[in-house]
Amino acid sequence: MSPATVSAPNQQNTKTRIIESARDIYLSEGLQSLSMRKVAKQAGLSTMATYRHFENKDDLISHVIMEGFRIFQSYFYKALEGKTPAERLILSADSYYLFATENPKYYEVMFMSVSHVTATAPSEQAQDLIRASIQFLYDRVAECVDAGLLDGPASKRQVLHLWSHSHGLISLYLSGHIDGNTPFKTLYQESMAVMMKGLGFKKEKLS
Amino acid sequence: MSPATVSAPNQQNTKTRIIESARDIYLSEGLQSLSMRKVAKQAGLSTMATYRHFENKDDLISHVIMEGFRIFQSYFYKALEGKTPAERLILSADSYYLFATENPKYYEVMFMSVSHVTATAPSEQAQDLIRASIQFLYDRVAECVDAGLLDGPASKRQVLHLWSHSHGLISLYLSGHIDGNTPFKTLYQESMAVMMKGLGFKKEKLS
Amino acid sequence: MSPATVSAPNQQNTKTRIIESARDIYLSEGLQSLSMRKVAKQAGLSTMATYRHFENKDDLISHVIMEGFRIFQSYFYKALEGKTPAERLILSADSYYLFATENPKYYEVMFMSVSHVTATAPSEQAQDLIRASIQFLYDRVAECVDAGLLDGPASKRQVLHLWSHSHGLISLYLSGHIDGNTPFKTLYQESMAVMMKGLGFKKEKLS
Amino acid sequence: MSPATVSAPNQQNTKTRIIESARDIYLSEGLQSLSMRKVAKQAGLSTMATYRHFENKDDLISHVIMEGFRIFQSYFYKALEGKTPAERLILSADSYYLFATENPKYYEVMFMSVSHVTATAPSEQAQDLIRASIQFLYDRVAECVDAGLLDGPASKRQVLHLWSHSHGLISLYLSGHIDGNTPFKTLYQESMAVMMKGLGFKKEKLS
DNA sequence: AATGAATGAGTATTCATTCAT
DNA sequence: GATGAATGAATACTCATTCAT
Repeated sequence: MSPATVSAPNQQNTKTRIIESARDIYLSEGLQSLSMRKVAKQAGLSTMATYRHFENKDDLISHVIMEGFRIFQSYFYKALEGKTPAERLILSADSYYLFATENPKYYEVMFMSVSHVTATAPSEQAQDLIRASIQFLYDRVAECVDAGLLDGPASKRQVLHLWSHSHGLISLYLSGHIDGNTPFKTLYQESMAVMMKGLGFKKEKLS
Repeated sequence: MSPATVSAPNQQNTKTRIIESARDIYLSEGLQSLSMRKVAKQAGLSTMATYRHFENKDDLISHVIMEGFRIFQSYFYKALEGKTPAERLILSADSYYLFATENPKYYEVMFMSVSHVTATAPSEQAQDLIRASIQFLYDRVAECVDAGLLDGPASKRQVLHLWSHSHGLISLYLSGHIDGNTPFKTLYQESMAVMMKGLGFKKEKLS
Repeated sequence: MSPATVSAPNQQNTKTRIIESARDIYLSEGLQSLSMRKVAKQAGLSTMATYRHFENKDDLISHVIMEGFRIFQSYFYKALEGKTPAERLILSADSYYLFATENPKYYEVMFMSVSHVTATAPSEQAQDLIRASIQFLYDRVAECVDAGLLDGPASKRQVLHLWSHSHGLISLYLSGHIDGNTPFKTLYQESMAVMMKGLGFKKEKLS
Repeated sequence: MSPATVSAPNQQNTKTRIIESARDIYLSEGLQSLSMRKVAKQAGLSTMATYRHFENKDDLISHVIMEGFRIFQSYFYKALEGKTPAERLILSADSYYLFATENPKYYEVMFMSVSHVTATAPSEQAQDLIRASIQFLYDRVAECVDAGLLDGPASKRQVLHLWSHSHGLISLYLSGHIDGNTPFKTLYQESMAVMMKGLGFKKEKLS
């Protein structure tokens, strides 16, 4: 609303528009068939205009992925609204599920890609964001241990047990390896409950 | 030089050679940079010769993947050498681990790929082979239930619990999301033990 | 005329046609603005057809340059028709002049380019051909020394004296540094005579 | 910080800075990879700022070349420090050699380029500077003739004999056609001596 | 005096595939 | 059973330059 805002016109707009176009293409057709041409076309720009805003394809893609992480985190932090440690832990698992199923393509690149498939080596930034998420889960586990709901002591390994299981379910689902007799949501929650039982979880009720 | 060699052309030979070339390229350079040209060149054939044997690129790739499944099964069936149901179940998990870590590229396409990465929707044949593997695991679970080592009744869902966890660990590992403080093998076995505890597994000893 | 010749149709034709197109463009517009597209277009082919016949741009260019050397040599060998050593030496200088002025663009890339201007590092093959030409001149000098027409002993250095002078005249001429009051041919022959006088040449008459 | 610095904008400064950036890039990477973008970047300006100071790329390049001529002349005029006509003539040849070997990139564009390499037809200004240099050499020759050291009468043609030979040696050297058994400096001086002998030069001693 | 946005033409090259032989 | 010729679409990216500000 300041004059400055007025005088700098659609610069930010354009950049955002490009990211959004890239994101859309990438979400609907996959990373593989995302090209600078397509992106520019969809954004209503010349191919080369995109190069004004992003150094190169990798740069653009990493912006798109960052967007994915931003969304991911917004799901996660909703889990903090739970009122007890147990609830927050379970909500975290649910949030993870929700993010994955509502943003399958994002999930795919963020967690299911293998380096040379992506061609884009996971950036430092992305790594940091993943670490942050692991820390987030660690906090959830730790407060459950403190509350006597999980066998202690809290460890990154416990996080890994949980994450792996969640990721295993989701990625098998997303790659079509789980047939649809039971709703996946039910399956997911039930399977996570089994996992948590293995971890000595005391609370019986699942969301 | 034998008449047989002369009269029976190397049709089958050639086809096999093409698959092997494709497999080698794919295993060493990844699916992304596997092209019909390269395959043909490596097989010592003209590019077009491959089209005599395979409808198109996807057809060729799916043959390569089938080869992966054959290898996969050979790992699995070794688990049958275990002497007790518990041992056979645990060996199955270990076999799965072994296949994945010794054939990461195969594991990747077979279980970690998403539709548009392959462009090849998983073929009927592949689906059948996966179903067979699930059945294999189901048998392992069922004999453990019969032996009173697992909470009954045996179900495909129990298989899924196990598979998901195994797959989750392995795929996070293969995509570089697990840092290497602990040897992955230890981690894997430990984590699988936690999972099996959740399933009510009675046998304490892990291979 | 053999059946074989008949059945292999315009394969060689096409390759030749591409080289000729490349040569023409390059002779008229220079190496700098020779592109695969232009070449293909001029040859009446799709851009990619050229890649069937040449590995890449450099490959094509080096074929063009080789063509230049072939022409160059045909000029040189005409000098062997001279009846005496002196005549053959002088005819060599004249041949060099003729090649350069009748094929200035070829001369340019063959002798006036600097590595990074060409981008195409002078190929082994080209180097060999230049060496052959130097040897040719050496033979001319040597037979004049034997005939007592030049101060001995014959040496590569004497060749260099001659070549440098010839090249200096020609390249200054081709790059427009010599204004046209006197016909260049006269100038060239006169200047070469001065050079040869410096080398102790006995024969007075120049072509 | 002085008032002058503040009030007089750095227009001239900026222009100079651009030329210097262009020169640096050109000297280190060659004419081919000199682009307006790179120049502007290196000068710490926006790409378009350069267009404020130079009509277009060719204009900028020709300014860079002018800089080369300025340097060239500074080498030449050092030859005037010689104490006798003969010495001054020989020093001129040496200066030419020195300029070329110490500033090969400059030598290249100034004397070895062919029209379409530069795209910039040698500017009027450049032509003038070359003419001045020829006159300079003419003066050297003339004073030698006056001193009875060279066959008279002095002529532009004699200058051309000398210049051509010098240029021939240098350009063959710079384009890599002279292999390095003998130090080029020795070769150059020796070869120039041969040339001057052809011109009837009386003085034996060479610098 | 300088900037940022955007353009359009151009670059080499890779690829899967069709067709005639 | 295999080959060679050719195609057309696609790819990322570079560059000089115009325009509005």
